[in-house]
Amino acid sequence: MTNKLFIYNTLSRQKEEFIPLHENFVGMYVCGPTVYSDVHLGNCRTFISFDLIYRYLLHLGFKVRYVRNITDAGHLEGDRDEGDDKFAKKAKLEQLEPMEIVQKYSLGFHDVMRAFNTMSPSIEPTATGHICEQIEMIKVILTNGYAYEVNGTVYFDVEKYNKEYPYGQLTNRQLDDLLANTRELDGQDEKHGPLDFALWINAKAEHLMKWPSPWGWGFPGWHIECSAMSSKYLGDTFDIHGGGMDLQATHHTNEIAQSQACNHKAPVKYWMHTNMLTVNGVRMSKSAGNGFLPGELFTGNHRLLDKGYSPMCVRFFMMQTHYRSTLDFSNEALQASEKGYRKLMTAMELLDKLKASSTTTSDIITLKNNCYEAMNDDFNTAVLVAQLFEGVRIINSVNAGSETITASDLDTLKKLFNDFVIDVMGLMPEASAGNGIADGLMDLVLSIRTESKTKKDFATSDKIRDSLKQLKIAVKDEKDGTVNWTYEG
RNA sequence: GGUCGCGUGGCCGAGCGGCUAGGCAGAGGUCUGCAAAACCUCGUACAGCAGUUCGAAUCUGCUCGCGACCUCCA
Repeated sequence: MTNKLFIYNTLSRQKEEFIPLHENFVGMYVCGPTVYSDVHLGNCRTFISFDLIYRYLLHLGFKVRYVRNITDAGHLEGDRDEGDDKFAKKAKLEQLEPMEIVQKYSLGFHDVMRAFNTMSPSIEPTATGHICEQIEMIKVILTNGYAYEVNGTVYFDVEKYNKEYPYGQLTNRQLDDLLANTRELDGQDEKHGPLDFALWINAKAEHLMKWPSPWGWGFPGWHIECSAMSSKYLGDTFDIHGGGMDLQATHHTNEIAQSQACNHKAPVKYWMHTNMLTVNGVRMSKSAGNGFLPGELFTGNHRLLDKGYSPMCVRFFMMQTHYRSTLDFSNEALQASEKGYRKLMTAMELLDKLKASSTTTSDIITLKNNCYEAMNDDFNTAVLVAQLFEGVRIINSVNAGSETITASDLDTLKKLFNDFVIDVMGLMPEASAGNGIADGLMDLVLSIRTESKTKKDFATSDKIRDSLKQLKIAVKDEKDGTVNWTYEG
């Protein structure tokens, strides 16, 4: 088995062997949500992708410090470093304190993450909790000469920075190309250069969220929080920094610039970017208005959805695609995944009931190696899932008696499924279908059906089965005479 | 317009020089009182054109189509 892990690094635009800065330890930072509204599914995909990455790193035995921030200040409506803060705007709209907005949507975010069975990060720092660190960092950048102050606002000097460091390296662009595509500065603009961005923003009197600083009352720019918090908890240089692809060109580019301007060190060894979620081929985004909320997806209460899909089904759906590919949401695709997911989980339940033989007809070791090979190749869950379905085939065949498996292979197979399905992919069996009354009723109804079958009264037994089917309850007669039933959502 | 990426069978989605994943749907079969499930078999796909090569879905060029970023967004 290949035990080298390869990760696609956005910086080099190729897969690189993953070698942590400190043996056995991994520092990973992921840009978290801006909690001024409900998380939408695109956000979730990124966090689920990094949850998988976190889980696999843990599975490999690394001690991982996973930091995912919560942006609760400083995120402006526009790119021009002016206008309303998103939180303040929402607060006015909902007639709440900005921090009430933050609290409300932070809790909502955590609920959704829990529904998707993601693990909590090791640290989840907030921007408002790290104002001092951000101010200190800005002071150093100013001292180092990469920033300037105008009327209480501090700007990062991109052109100056670019003389020493390749500003556009993350997106493989030259500064001249970037400059050529910016809008003309209008007369009002305080910035020296069109690419310059704010590190600290002067607050107007009516502004609700503001803090004292050496430059007067104000609030931090959007990018500085990640630089300040990542270096605080992971050091000036750390292993992995992740986020959605849409953050690559601006947010992450500026993060690198800030950190280098402050520490004169590249902050990150491996940059990882997850791809976008699309709906009918169009990117799901807040501004396009084509996103559904996780809750709407679970209940099916949305015009684009035929029905609801459970969080685990959605998680499985995402696992069938590589994290760097776009994922298109459609009812057809979701329904296909739902069936596949159930097939996988049904096989897992069967696994515990399987009987060992003295011989094995299947190659479990190769299967296991293939699973590791898939994951070691830049976390290729699509291939992993395909391999696991080979395992499903084996499980069903052994159960049917057409293949056999030894006790030791069976143990390997059980561990393999537990490791990859439960621990690494983070899938869990859906909540059990029944409750006491339903179970009791079903036992009664099915026993009547079994009686009529024994009497060859198939009209009655089929009537029972057909009626149950109308209620979305599927009845299965097993070969050994037992009868199983399941809800079909 | 600039930069980058993508176009794979009915649908979703891996692969990225030869061994032609996987899921869903479909066809046939085995099993079953009948179903369901499961298992077996099948469809022989890689946008188009030209080229490199013994050999290309995979490399190169061109054409067409789609998307991302350059504007808040994971």
